[in-house]
Amino acid sequence: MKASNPVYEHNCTTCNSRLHSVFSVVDAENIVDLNAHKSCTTYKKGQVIFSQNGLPLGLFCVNNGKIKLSTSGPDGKEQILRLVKGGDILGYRALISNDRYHCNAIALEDCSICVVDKAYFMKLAMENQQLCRAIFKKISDDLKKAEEHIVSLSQKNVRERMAEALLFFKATYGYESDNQTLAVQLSREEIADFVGTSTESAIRLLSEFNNDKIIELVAKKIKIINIDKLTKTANLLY
Amino acid sequence: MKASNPVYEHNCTTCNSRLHSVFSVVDAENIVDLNAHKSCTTYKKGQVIFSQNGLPLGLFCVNNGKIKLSTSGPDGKEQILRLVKGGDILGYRALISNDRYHCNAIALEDCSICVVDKAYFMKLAMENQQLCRAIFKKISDDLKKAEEHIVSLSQKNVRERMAEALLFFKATYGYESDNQTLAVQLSREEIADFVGTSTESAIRLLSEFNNDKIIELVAKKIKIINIDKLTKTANLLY
DNA sequence: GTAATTATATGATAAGTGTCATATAATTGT
DNA sequence: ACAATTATATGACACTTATCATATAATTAC
Repeated sequence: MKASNPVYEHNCTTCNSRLHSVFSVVDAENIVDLNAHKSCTTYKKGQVIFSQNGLPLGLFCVNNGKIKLSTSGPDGKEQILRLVKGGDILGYRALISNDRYHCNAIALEDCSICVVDKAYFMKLAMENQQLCRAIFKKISDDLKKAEEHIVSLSQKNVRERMAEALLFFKATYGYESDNQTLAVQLSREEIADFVGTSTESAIRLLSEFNNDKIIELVAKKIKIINIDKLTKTANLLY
Repeated sequence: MKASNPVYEHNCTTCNSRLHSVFSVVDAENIVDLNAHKSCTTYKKGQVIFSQNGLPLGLFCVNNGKIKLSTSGPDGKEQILRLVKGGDILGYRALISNDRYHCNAIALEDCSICVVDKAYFMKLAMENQQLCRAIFKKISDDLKKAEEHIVSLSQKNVRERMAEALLFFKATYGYESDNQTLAVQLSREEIADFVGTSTESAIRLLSEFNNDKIIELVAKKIKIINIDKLTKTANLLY
């Protein structure tokens, strides 16, 4: 039952996520302005934030919560393309290139997200060199990651890709307070949709890693207990 | 035997490739300036234009010629990530994000390429909103293509990907004057490095397409003789 | 022009992984 | 609280595709 989302107004001036975002480079005066051009919404786990082919009306700024960007392949299978967290901007690619969304953004957990007015953001980005560079850096990093994903899909087997994926989850979302448990909950199907394999193979490999004492499966969570072995298994380039 | 490359100075003002590039939006006055901040070089087929981990010293603008951007995977196998042609800019990702190159750029045929001074280009890009947007559009398109490549690698079999690759080569480089022959010469190995398969499988599939009268292999060239069947074989989403 | 190398071609085989089947555990809805 | 649904788990099997082997054609080098 989807009720309309509650709205909590955050203030950009005091927003901690902002300090870790592309807007960290913008000066105080403009931040007051930014605040006047945004509104804030929350999304429940599983809710769609935007979807494929939609037109961007603003820039999403993730206050907190985790989000997956995914797309549906030719036979209906999902592919997770990016993973997003607090401090990230969302839906910026379509916005800055005047395109439609080419993926779906779905909340992996309850999220609080602000939307900045499109025209205001574009003006700010074009006038503020630092912000402009920060956005270039952001999209550039996403392109680099995508191209690394291509190499991985093209040249590694499923076992290596699974290990790499776990390391990627760790790099993106980090650990919980125990310094072992991945701070993101993805279903086996979602993990498979990231790795590019079947759900069954994903389940099987996680079981194997569990047996091999590389990870530990506790309830729905994944603990990395031997990161060296995991790194070796990933067959990384560097 | 690599002799140093001959230098032909082209003039940006009259440059036809420029009109099809991100610099098409820049006004005449600035183009004169642009011309003063660039130099021109030619590269022979197979020559390395830049390589992985190198620092970008300028922006490459391809006058004419075709170039592959590729990277070496964990076991030394190449992966072709992008294909570049006249009118394209090259090495821009590392430049605008202040990063090192993460792929190698290698000439697929003899090329004529200009290099624009880094500082001048960055200044121009930051001051000229139209140019800035054109670059955003360019990197955004590259990201979109990369993410489509991810879906393809993740969810399609080799036969579908091969068909898709041939359509991609056609979309990128078009046909020769006969309106059938792909206007790019890639070795079977290079095609495999794009598709993400073994050279043998690439050869086999092209032979099959040839037998199925989808394509025709003439000397080193590939003719598309049944594009409908090729499109169906590619199992495209749209 | 001939030898050496590289590219293309094709067959046989084996490994990897997807699919289908079935079972159990966990979650959700009423 | 219980039934229904969904998620996780695991086995058996088949199919795709990589690898190895070998052959021929095309380039390149001398």
